[in-house]
Formats: sequence, C-alpha cells, structure tokens
Amino acid sequence: MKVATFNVNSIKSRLHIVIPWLKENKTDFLCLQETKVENRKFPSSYFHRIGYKVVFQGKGGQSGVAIASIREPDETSFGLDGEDEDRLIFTRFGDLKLINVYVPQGHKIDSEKFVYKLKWLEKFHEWLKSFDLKEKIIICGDMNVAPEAIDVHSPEKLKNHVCFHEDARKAYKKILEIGFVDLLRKMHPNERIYSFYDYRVKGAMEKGLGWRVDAIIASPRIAEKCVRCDVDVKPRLSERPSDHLPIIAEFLD
DNA sequence: ATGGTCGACTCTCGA
Repeated sequence: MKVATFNVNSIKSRLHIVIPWLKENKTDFLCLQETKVENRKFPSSYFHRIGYKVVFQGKGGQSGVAIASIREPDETSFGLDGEDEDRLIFTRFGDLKLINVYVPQGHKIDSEKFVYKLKWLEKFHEWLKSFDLKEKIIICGDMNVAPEAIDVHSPEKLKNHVCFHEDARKAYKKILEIGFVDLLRKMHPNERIYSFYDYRVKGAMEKGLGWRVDAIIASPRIAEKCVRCDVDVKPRLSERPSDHLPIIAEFLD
C-alpha cells in the first residue's frame, strides 16, 4: 500500500504534474491540499480517466482539500466540528481511517489568525484523542508547522515565524504525543529533508532554504508496517511547480 | 531570508 500527500497550490494549475505523477506512482491514496477550487469546478474527470475516485471540498480562491483513491471511500465527512470544511476530510476505507488536513497558516504571530491557528490545532488534537490508537489511522497534510529544529533551515532566525514558533510547535506536537508516528522522521531520523521551498526565496532549493511542514503521521499499527517514506523532489523540477513537494509512504500489506 | 513569486480574483489578498 502506498499513501501520498501533496500541497498543490491550486489543483487546476497543477494537473500537468499531479496526473502524470499519480499514473507513475500509482499510490492507493493521494491527499491534496490547497486545491483552491470550488466544488462544482473540481477537475474530477482527470482523476476518473486514470482510474481514481476523488472526494473534495473547496470554496474556491483559497484552501480546499481532496483525496484521490483507487477504491471509493466507505465513509466521507468534511470539517472539524462542522467548521472549516475546506480544510479537513475524514475518510474510511474498510478498517483504515484516512484524514487529510490543511492546517491554518496563521499569518503573523501577533495576529488574530495565529490565535485561530493555535485554537484550531487544539481542537484537532481533542478530536484525534477520541480515536482508538489501536486502529489503522493515517493523517496526511500540510501541518503548517515544522515540529523540530531539523525541519527548518535556520531554527534561530525562524523562531518567530508562525510555522516554527514554539506555541505552534507545542500545539502540533501534542498530536504526536497522543501516539501518532511521524513517518518521514521515523524513516530518516537525522536527515534534513524539506517538503516546502518558498517561491519568494530565489534559488531556495539549490541553497537548501526549505521547510518540512508537510507530514504523513500514523497510528502505531500502521507505522510499524512502513518500509519507506520520502519527499519526491522531481515535481519541483517540472514547469510551473508547486512550492510544496509530495511525501510518499509505502507499507507492507 | 515575509522581500522576492505565484495563484486566485479583482482594482489585492493569502501563502
């Protein structure tokens, strides 16, 4: 089984990357964030044509999430406490629960949006605590948090950034402390591997000025079956790339 | 490295 997550920064502008990537990698599940498209304009037919089902929720303009899968989910729901439907999808495929999340970014640490981000992470944590950790659970997403110093290029300089501020890190790490395992970190304990390079930083990838804000985290029962978890840098080398890169995890069946 | 760029959608915002 293969699972992937990819913040595409507009699905309509990234079909030339996503569809060939999916055909090549044939993941069972692909979680997409920042689809930036309203539901009635979601390009479902592109997924159907290559043998995938797709569920999605978006208002257009910003945010928006989708899950492409070979099989149709047995259960699908959107949002957290009925809010932010375009930031979270819960799906169930048999005994596997798959969650796709786009955590609020937070703008600046002195803004209301950062307060909202912290509250959101707290609410997300509360919800995840209600799951039985013995179940098969996978959470994919753009967490908008780099949890550890190894996950950013300049920890000291970035300590007041909304994606590396101590409060955001603490709020996110409470989720991991429930017992969910960060698979990229499990498979690469000491490697600097980034999943995001800011468009605005010239030559960011060449200079190693990246962030690891995307993640696939899983309950122990799934994590112990993980044999591989990597960032795929190839999509960044395509024409009109996203500023994020896909993470792909492979599991023994 | 928040400034740059990029994508959505308007006369600008969010990331």
